[in-house]
Amino acid sequence: MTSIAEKTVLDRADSLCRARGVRLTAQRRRVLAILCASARPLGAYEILDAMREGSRALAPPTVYRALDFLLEQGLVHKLESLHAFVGCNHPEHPHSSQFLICNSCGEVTELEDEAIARSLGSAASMSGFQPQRRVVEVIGTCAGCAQKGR
Amino acid sequence: MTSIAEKTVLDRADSLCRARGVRLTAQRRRVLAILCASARPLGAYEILDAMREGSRALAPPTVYRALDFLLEQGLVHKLESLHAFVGCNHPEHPHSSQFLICNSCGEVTELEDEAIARSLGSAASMSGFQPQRRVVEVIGTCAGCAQKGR
DNA sequence: GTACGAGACGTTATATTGTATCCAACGGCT
DNA sequence: AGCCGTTGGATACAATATAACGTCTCGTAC
Repeated sequence: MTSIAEKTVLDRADSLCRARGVRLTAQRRRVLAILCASARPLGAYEILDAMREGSRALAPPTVYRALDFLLEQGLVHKLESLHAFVGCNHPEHPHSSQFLICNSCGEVTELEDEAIARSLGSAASMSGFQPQRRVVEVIGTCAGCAQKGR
Repeated sequence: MTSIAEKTVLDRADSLCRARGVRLTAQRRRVLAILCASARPLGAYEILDAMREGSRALAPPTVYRALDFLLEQGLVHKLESLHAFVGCNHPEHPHSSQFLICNSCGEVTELEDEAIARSLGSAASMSGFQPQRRVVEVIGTCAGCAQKGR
């Protein structure tokens, strides 16, 4: 199932990479497509399984290398608390997002909240700390699941 | 080396657990002591190695079970981005802390910043999300290492 | 004091996640 | 064509975490 939204994400990834002078190869594009097509975050080995379908066998390093590239380019994010990966909603500008992770239905929402970013930044600078990477994940119950009483 | 500070942490853990009607057994106390004695976060297998010294061999589940208990009681925290654990500075009240992790010297600072907690909370409630656990880790360069030009 | 039950622990095996290494294939360049 | 840097294939392995099951221990009730 290739939705229109997914297609534009891939197209945008193409132009982004061209503009940056890096190569979105077939393998990398494939990993990104799999992540974008999934409603949920996927583990590296789930991606591996998805890539194996209909094609020859692949090994873990293939997926991890593609993921490393996509992470560097900001095209995907890693959810540390899940050991899983998601496609990014808005890869054009560098950003540090936050994630709401429902442990009932598995849904993940990517936020880009200025207030959180600011409070994190000022807490860091008060300590003289220079941030490079931010991991902000809130695990809990999403609105839908809360209503259903789960 | 058993510092005074470490001793009071263990003593406070004892009384906390007694007050809560849960058992801080010898194994659990040992894991907590090892974590508190360490200047850095420790992986589960590092704790396991430390516990093996001078005593009989232990298996991973022993350590993971002790860690699960200590996490539940808020006596230790898990650093998801490092797959490692640290003793908590102030276990008396339930809290969601934030961590500054220096990737040069490995030092970890636990913060309890109200502004961050508030901004996270309001972002979650705007989405109708009910938080249960918060993972906030900022990876970067600490003040000391930044000065040394690392 | 003894029997019971829940929780804690020991032990083995295994699942899951992630890397090191080395070599082959490809692509752009001169 | 020949060179060289990047990408990918393949094997092996390291690191992190859990399942399953039996045994022991401790508090409690009788």
